[in-house]
Amino acid sequence: MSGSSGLSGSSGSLASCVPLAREPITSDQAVGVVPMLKALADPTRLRLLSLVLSHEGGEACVCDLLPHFDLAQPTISHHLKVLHEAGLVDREKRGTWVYYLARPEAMAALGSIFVLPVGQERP
Amino acid sequence: MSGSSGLSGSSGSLASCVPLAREPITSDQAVGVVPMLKALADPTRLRLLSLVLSHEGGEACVCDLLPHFDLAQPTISHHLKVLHEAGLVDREKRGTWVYYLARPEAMAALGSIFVLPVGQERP
DNA sequence: TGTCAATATCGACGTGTGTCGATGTCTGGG
DNA sequence: CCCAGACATCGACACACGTCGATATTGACA
Repeated sequence: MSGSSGLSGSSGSLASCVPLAREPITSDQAVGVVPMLKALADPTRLRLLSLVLSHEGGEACVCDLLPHFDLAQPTISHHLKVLHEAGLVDREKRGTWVYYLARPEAMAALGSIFVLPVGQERP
Repeated sequence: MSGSSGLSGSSGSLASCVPLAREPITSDQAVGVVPMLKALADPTRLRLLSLVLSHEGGEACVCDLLPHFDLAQPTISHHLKVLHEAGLVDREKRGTWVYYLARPEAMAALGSIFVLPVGQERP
């Protein structure tokens, strides 16, 4: 056991800066970061985020994304929901269309996880 | 599709530099990167990698890691195997003990995925 | 108002994954 | 030579996950 103090959990807005190499992360920190990693641990969702990020203005509607996949529309909708609930993209409804916007904060948080202390970057 | 210059696939040593935001990544690129992300999309494995990274010299034997968890030894051994097969840690046998070493190249590759083009880092 | 297009939700199905206990393999020591 | 410790492999189980077709919801437009 150990850890598991009383926290509300869920993938709120934590995981701002949790480098793995600085010191052993706690179970709570791990549980806070994992939802984002789990959301991207799927080829379709990783491509979806990449498509949104590299699209005009870092945003794209579902109809822009659908043609890039051989998957059914509900499947893409499901994947976008997972990305949204993980805090990786925002939702914005405009008329009939729904636009998804990448969240730079989430990208920064993910990048900070893998930062190595100086002197440990040996390729 | 298309692209896919001649690569053997599998989670070999690719994924050196695959930023999501630069341009839409290909399916092959996604499939190449996902094993690493999937390996870390688990609280236990994320903590294991953090423990190894922050341990003396970026290495630790199984007996060093076991006490930090409430899981059975075969379970930890399984998770370490997943991390190893994803290219995140190296295995090194010394006498009766087996040491796991973090791979800085993998950390750098993962970090590069989330790099944003200048002018897009809006906190 | 009625219809169509865009997107989300629902229920179901097959597959993948984390966990365990039992057992196998290898190394060092008496 | 045999025993004990460190670690891996195996088989099994419950659960989570990706996918689909069918259906509901919402907004635009004639």
